[in-house]
Amino acid sequence: MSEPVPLSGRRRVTPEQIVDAAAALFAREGYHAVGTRDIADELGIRGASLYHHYRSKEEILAAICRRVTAEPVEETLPLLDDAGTPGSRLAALVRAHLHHLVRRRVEFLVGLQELAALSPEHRAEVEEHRRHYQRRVRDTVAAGVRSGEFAVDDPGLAALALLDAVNGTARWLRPEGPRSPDAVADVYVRLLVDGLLGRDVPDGG
Amino acid sequence: MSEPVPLSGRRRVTPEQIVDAAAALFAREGYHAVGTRDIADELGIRGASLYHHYRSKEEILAAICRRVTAEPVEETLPLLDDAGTPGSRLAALVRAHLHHLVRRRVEFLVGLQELAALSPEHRAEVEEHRRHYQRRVRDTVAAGVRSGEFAVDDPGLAALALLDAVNGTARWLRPEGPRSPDAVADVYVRLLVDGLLGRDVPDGG
DNA sequence: GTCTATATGTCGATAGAC
DNA sequence: GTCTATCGACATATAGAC
Repeated sequence: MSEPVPLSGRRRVTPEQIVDAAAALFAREGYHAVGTRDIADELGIRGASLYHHYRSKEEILAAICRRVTAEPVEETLPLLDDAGTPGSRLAALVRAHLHHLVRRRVEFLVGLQELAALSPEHRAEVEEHRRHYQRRVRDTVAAGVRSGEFAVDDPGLAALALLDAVNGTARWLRPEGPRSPDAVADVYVRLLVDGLLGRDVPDGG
Repeated sequence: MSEPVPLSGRRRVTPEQIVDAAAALFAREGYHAVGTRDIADELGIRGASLYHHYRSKEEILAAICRRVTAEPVEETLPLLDDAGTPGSRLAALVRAHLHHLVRRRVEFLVGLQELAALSPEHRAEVEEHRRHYQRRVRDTVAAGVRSGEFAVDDPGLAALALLDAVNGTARWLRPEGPRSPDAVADVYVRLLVDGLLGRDVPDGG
């Protein structure tokens, strides 16, 4: 993701390069289908050299997942505390979430699909971040219901619909593709955030 | 899924039982994390006996995927040809899709997550069905735009949002859970189908 | 910090008896 | 149609030289 991945030859690698290379492979082939030798090959080193930087293959996976659990909670979630209505704050979250998702696309795919491969400790950590994120979205929807901006019966279900749709973009949204993250965000906000609005409330849709 | 899975002792198994057992294991642990011996253990037979019914582990995976690619195309998609507006037909599709998804929940998860583990031939088959399904949904949205029922700029993107949200339910929607498939369908139709409506059109929302 | 060499285990799949 | 026995390949991880 960050630097051009080395193709061959003996090199000196950083932990970040290992995570970059492993994430791309795990996303494409699946964690268990990728061997430590595959990761090393991608970096132009021997398999044994990986163990100077990480104690196990699973630790590499955990490092990948951390990029898409800790980061969004720390960087994106604060947008829900900004000024504005619940609707405008959710719109800002969707936009930022999609930008982060595109930047960390392969890590996002790995984080969504390889939960089962994590150790119980690492899995618990990831799930805790995920639950936290989802709870904050749900609470923002609920706040909009209390203020009269939204009209929904089940804020938790609305949050699930929003997050599943947004996270689903990881499988097809690419920076070089025909749709920009902002264009996708506009449509998704209209459908999944504006769709929560009480229909009798003044609305520019 | 169908019969109570045998727990131990030597038994005689059917191909369907193998697919049921394998799907549950693949969904929980991932295809490559599950050995043929694990599947056999679950059925109370020896690993070698599986090869009387399937030529390889990958053939079992392909049989799982067939349940969630061929079946929806043949059973759910015809609802888009019924009478009614594009909106009412999409609503019927969402409802039927969610019922099928709950019935084949573990197979659905496997089909979504283990595409990369399929042989090129089997993967092409699955992707063809998937593209077909998505194209039909997109075309129905486009038909609603032409008739004036819907107001969206990018029917393909609307179809992606709808399908990603609906398919995302496979990760948390369970028959014994607090939310029924119909209850979820109602909310998702309101958000993702009614949300496509031109806001000036007479509408009971 | 990367290397060679290897320990140790498990994998998918097959052969052939019953 | 399931069994026992086993093959050859490959997995993660370690030891110790450089």
